[in-house]
Amino acid sequence: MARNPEHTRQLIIDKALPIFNTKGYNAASISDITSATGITKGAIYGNFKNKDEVATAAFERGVEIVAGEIAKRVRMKNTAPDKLKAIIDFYEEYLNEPPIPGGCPVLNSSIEADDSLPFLRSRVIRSIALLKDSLTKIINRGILEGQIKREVDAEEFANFFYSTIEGVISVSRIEGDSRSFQLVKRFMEKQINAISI
Amino acid sequence: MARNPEHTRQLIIDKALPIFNTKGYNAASISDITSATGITKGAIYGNFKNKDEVATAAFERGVEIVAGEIAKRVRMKNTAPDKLKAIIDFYEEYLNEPPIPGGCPVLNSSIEADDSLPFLRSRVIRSIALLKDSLTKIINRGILEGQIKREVDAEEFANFFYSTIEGVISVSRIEGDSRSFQLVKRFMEKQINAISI
DNA sequence: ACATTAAAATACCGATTGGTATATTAAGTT
DNA sequence: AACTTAATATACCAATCGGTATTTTAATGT
Repeated sequence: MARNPEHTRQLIIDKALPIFNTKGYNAASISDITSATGITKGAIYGNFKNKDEVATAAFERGVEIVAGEIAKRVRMKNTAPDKLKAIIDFYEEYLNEPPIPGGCPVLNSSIEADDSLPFLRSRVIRSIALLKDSLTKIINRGILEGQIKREVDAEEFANFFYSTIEGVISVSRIEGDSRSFQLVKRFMEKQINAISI
Repeated sequence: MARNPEHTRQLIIDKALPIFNTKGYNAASISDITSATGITKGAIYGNFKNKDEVATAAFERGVEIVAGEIAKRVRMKNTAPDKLKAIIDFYEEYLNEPPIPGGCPVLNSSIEADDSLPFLRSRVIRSIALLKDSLTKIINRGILEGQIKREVDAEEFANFFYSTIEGVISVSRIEGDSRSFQLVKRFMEKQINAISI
């Protein structure tokens, strides 16, 4: 062995993530990554088989960051309604001070990978399933603990919640303004209150 | 004059639209368009200044198609709740038999143009504003005509409606399945009923 | 200290990109 | 029918792309 391959690999992933997330897979070039890392093409292709694998690793890292931040916020709250509101707050913060430049990597990759980028598709699907599943669990546990009304369809609400968040993130980002987010946030909080006991 | 420049221009736009919409701006190449049209590069650059202008024209055409279809469905219904439900039905149809391959051009361009493609950004913003505005007008008119409850915030509901539709379209498309759409559709219809008189 | 070995740097490859300059073609105009 | 002109086709350009083969460098085992 020589140097520090683990560190090199992580550096590539960390620098590639915001590049892929802002420019998209096709517009992001290997030389963008060499510029950002100060590392040469040889090192990149020594650690990754090809561009697809770099993009894949970057995507997984992006999901890890987002899911990790959400899990942290959720853990800090005790009831299902508060947990859901905390997730909304997280995405609001995301707009102002994005932990990953370029918006939500799940949403971005979802748009880019639906027709092309087959190597990413299944990973995007799995990430969405994971996020929706954790929402469903929060709601179902809220029902069990008497914080959410019994008649609520957890999966339906989770799907509404997730779709609306992703939709409004995309709208607010292109508008470059948080006004739409504020309106939708208000609506979502009303919905959360409506299903709360 | 020679041949039929209007026809040529329209042919380029019509063939370029699904290409840009499925592959995205960067992955779509000029030679993709020459292949699809059977027309040469010379004709394309004779009718358009550069690739950006082709993409712009294609985007505007895409919005025209989507907005036109929505307007048609809306005109066929008489009450605000029915109009809103008809829009949901339109997007449901959109998933199964897309009038434009590759999903919603507004959503796709919104993701692609938020950080790069500055020449598209303002057009995307305008299109979203247009769509949300027509939703707001439907709701406000519904209030005036006694179909929608007076206390409803039209703009808030329009923003929820639009964000949720775009979000669930993106989710359902990547999942390649209409289950999520069905769930969210049910939720949205409940919401429409809840604000209806 | 030296050999070994793996990591990283360099140099290079064919293919493709957006774009342009030039040539050709087809349709009015007279 | 010859001329003009605009539209389209062809040929070409430098730049960049992802990827690879080769060389150099640095750390380890002995």
